[in-house]
Amino acid sequence: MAETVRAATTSPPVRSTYRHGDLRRALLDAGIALARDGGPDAVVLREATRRAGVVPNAAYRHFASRQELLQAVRAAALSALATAMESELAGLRRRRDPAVFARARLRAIGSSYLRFAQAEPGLFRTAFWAPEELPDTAGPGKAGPSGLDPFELLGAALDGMVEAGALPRARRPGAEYLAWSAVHGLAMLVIDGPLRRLAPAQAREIEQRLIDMVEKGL
Amino acid sequence: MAETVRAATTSPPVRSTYRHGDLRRALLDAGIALARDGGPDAVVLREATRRAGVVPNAAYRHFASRQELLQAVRAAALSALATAMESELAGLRRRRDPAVFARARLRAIGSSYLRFAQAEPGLFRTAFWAPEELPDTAGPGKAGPSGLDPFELLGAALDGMVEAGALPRARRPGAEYLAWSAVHGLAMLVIDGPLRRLAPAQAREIEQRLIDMVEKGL
DNA sequence: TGTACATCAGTGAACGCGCGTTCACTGATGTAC
DNA sequence: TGTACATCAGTGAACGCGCGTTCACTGATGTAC
Repeated sequence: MAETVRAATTSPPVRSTYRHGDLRRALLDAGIALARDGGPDAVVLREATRRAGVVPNAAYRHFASRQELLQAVRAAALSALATAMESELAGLRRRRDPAVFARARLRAIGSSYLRFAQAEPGLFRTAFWAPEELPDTAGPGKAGPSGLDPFELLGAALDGMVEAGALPRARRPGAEYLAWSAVHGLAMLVIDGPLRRLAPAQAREIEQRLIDMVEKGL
Repeated sequence: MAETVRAATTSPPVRSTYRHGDLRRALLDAGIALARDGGPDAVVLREATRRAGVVPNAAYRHFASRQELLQAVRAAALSALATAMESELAGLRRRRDPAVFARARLRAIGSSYLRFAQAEPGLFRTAFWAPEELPDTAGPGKAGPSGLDPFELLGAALDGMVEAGALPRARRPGAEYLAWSAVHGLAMLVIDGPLRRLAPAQAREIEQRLIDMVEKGL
């Protein structure tokens, strides 16, 4: 009976078949879960295999190293962010004035980014954690449904502003770096900086003021 | 002879006296050096003792745990940043128009911050690394010569702008979060984000544009 | 000025831990005939 | 439809590593008399 209970409660190690089915996916999911609460350092190969109910070295059939698993998790985190951003954009209602709409789009980019950072700090930190050894080649899987990654989504919103006449064309080059800096910096402040313990409502207010600043200062 | 050479080259482990002299200081310095190239994770207690030429557990006479050493290193990093910022401020020449001067002060805050981040990325990351377990009480040693920490220096510059009439008083509250976000975000982009490989000159240009944006948007 | 003693900084040895990774294997699956 | 065989996903056992931390110690220093 104790056996049955244990089998019921410790879910992962139980497996009827010799083959796993989709171990790569299972390891990736476990890695994502680890990153979710613990950030990049928490993505531990052995723990991922444990959760997948498999012996440690089995991971090497699917990932060449821990580093490679971590990269895959990182791509998934970026993709999740892109998806969150796109779904916010999709919920935007069209406006008569294209400049107003373009600005709303930029605001949506910023606020969805910040919301994701607060809702998923572990994934967020994993997405933007940069291992110095590895090349920063844009890998697959970083993008959302539309095929754009978060940075590209921001770029597209800025392009939209230029087209709508809400941003002088001369100011467009490099503008994504300015906008990204502001929003990303606030995200850092909020997820593990001095604003960590801020009430959500106050966070929202600062968010809005920051986005105002960007809009006005750009 | 080989002995002599070895004694000459492997500097730290050689010590004539039984007592060390100032082991706490030596461990802290070693910790700072480790943080300097490698960030917070590189601050490893055993390595610090190795560099101090002392047996691993000797560290426990001066720090209760690795965590405590790391906190001390972090405070030192913050203090180094504050000092860098203050020395830039000190080099500022006075202007006739107090508003112009106040703005120059804010710009100096921003650019010294960014310069430090680029010159000492390891220390910078250590300074702003936040362990979730520990309380974020402002400890001693985080401040520069003037007694203000980096965040307080920014606050003081913003106060100066209000006094000089360069910033409406109504916009003052919370303004440090907006300014800090922008500058900190750019620092992250530059030290290990997409702008990592930017030439210094181009980095300077983006810096200036960012600070323009803050000034205008605030 | 000299001696006895308490203090406590650094030693020596060891611990348990969990990690990433390698090796030779076994047994389920899919394919060719 | 049935059998032989190659493939290769997951196993079992082990490795070396460096880490933080604990224990009982030793020997230099400073203080009290």
